[in-house]
Amino acid sequence: VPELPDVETVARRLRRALVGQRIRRVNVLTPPTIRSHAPASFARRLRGRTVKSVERRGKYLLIHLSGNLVLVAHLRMTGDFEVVAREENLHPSTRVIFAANAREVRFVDQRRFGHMDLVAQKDLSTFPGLRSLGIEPLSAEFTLSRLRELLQDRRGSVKSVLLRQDLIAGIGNIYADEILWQARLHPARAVDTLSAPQLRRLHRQIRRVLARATRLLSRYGSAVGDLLEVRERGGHCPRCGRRLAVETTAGRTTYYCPHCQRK
DNA sequence: AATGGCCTCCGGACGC
DNA sequence: TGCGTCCGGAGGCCAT
Repeated sequence: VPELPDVETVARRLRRALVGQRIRRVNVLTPPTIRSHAPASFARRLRGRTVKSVERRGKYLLIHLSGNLVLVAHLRMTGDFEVVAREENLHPSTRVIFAANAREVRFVDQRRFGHMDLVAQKDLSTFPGLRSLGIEPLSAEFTLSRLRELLQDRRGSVKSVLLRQDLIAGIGNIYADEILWQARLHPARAVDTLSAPQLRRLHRQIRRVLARATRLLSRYGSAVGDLLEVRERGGHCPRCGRRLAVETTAGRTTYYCPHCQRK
């Protein structure tokens, strides 16, 4: 499930492959993937444009094009952009193809939750989804005091806060569990009751877990081991060896260690 | 106002 | 083998 580290990895892949390239042809195989346009007008508006830059904002990918146009994409559950040679066989879940020279960028998405829109540069700041995104957790602005301000007077569990894209952008269910395990915080812990050391641990682990996963994924691809301690170790706590608890918190399946993460 | 719960999209995994 | 159920990112809706 693509979260900040995965989306950042895709952004880097697209940046390498696309910046400076001209889009020669666009082929929409699954029309509902494009929400803003009919397939033909989407293809027509993209054709001939040059990719100026690629950035990530939360879990969104922003592909800036010549003519002050931006392709805004969200991978949701199973989306991915692959960069392949033109003659490479088509993956059965390919939804959109962007052809540039000898290579193609293909949007592949088994469950079809992913989507993309073509947005004018001037409308980016009001675009639904982007408009309300919170702070980038790996930016220099995300300091301990900023986190403290963010959580000030806020009710709800620490997990529900981590999942809120309008507070901190880019954390999903899997990394939320990992951050809380690393920070030794119970997922259902009320966020306004965190002590100063707990808040410091939370801040530190948000940055550490996301940065480390981004580095490993970008360097070694999705086959990396040792990326997540809680979700990939057979249901036992890597710290104390006890059986992990599986509960629903903030409407999401949550793994945690009842011994190391006490309320 | 802010929070939480539930529904929707889709298809793979899993249980009976 | 086949069928029902669950899950999830985010927006929308409704209840509290």
